[in-house]
Amino acid sequence: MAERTKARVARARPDEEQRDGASERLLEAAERLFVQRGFAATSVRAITEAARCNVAAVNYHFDGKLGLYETLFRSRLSDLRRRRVESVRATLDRARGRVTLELLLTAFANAFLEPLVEEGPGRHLIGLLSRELLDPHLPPKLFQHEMVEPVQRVLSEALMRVTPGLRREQAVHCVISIIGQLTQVSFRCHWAAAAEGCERLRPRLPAMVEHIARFSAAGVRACAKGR
Amino acid sequence: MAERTKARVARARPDEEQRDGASERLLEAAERLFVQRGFAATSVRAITEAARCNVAAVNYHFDGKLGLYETLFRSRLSDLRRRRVESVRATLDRARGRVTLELLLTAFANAFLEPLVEEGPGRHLIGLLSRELLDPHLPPKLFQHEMVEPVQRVLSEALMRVTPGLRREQAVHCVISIIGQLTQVSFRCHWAAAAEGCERLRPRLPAMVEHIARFSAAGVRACAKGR
DNA sequence: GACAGTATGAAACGTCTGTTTGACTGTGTC
DNA sequence: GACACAGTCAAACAGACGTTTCATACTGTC
Repeated sequence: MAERTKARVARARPDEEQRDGASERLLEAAERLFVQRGFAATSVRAITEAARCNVAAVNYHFDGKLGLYETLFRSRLSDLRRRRVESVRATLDRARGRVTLELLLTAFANAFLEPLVEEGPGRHLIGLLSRELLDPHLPPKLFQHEMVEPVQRVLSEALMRVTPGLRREQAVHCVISIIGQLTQVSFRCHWAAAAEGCERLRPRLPAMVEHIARFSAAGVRACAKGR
Repeated sequence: MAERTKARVARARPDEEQRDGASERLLEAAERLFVQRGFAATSVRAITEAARCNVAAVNYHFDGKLGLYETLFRSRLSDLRRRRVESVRATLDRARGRVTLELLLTAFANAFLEPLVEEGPGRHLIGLLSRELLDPHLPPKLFQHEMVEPVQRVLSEALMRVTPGLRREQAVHCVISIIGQLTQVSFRCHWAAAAEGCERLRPRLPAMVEHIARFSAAGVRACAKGR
């Protein structure tokens, strides 16, 4: 039964590209609802109602509620990872040898926050990620392998390249500090949006990015000088 | 019906202090299960089974599942706030005029992390707090008023007292940076504990506290010097 | 036209949920 | 003894849940 479904998902009608099919409508509706309410609190009936199709469609196209969730989650997760990793690589490449800590941190902070906070398909995705970490429905090491480790590796090595004297262990600690600050800001935007509409918070975002870059650059340098 | 229940909860048997009554067993079992699985994923039947009493007891003593949850949550929340606020006040009082940023931040970091990470009734409480923020079941501004604002006010004013030239807006940004780092560490301990037992992470905790104090002290000073 | 395969639909299935009911104890009061 | 009340219990309630079944269209192939 699983094979049957995989074949179905992989297949696409040759003639009309299957646009506006129930499958696409389900993905869109499910993303919106999963992000808003989480996996457990979103019922299959709510999704199919929003997608204007029958309850059975979820099992037909995605082999159940969990399959729909996994399809969405993996796609969004690799999007986010790519943006974060690329922001570091691009900054290192663009200004070879002339990269400052502030430049690197500003680029990473923007790449981290933009998809979570600005308009677009990843808006408020922070809620989905956090919920999945608190109540895992997918393989437990998926997030670790697909997001935490790659980003941590790339950013910590970039910090070491830009900061003379920074040891690997210190760099990893600094990455935790930086990610922690950015996650906190994402959360606060998420709460503010739920409470009163994110519009009031958005203008302050560039100021927060500047603060985090300044704060963290000083922190990283202090760690390197420490010993 | 609500009045009837309030009267019951407030009442205590004069003779034997009601120890080991169903009410206490329910609170203990519920805390353990709510922390582990969250509110929605914890069934009343699971709680009453763990507390070795009848399902109806939850409605009899606490006016329902939500009442039990609220009783627990408010109690733990004010515990945590008290510890955080007191750590700042105690440090300022103990070393009047001779308080360093590092001293203040180390004390706050320890007060923040200890109840969430060490053994005791608040262990892994970070999961309960995060879940409540993501999927609120209680008045939405409860967490804001009972935790965020008091801690933010006390810590930001302490930072300004200890750091000449730090403006109020900068201090608030620094508080967000500090809380963000500490929350991130709490989360990582929480995940590590779920994955493999927290024992492997505990020894590194003092090192993380030292890192956060050093990193953040430099960050705060950089913000003050910035303009 | 016959057939196979894809897609959609209404209805039902079995299970789990929080809550309620009514009966049954034990205790203290008059 | 009669009564009131707190506490506990098994049983049942009504509703929501994810999934399954079976019937029905549509589409391209022979």
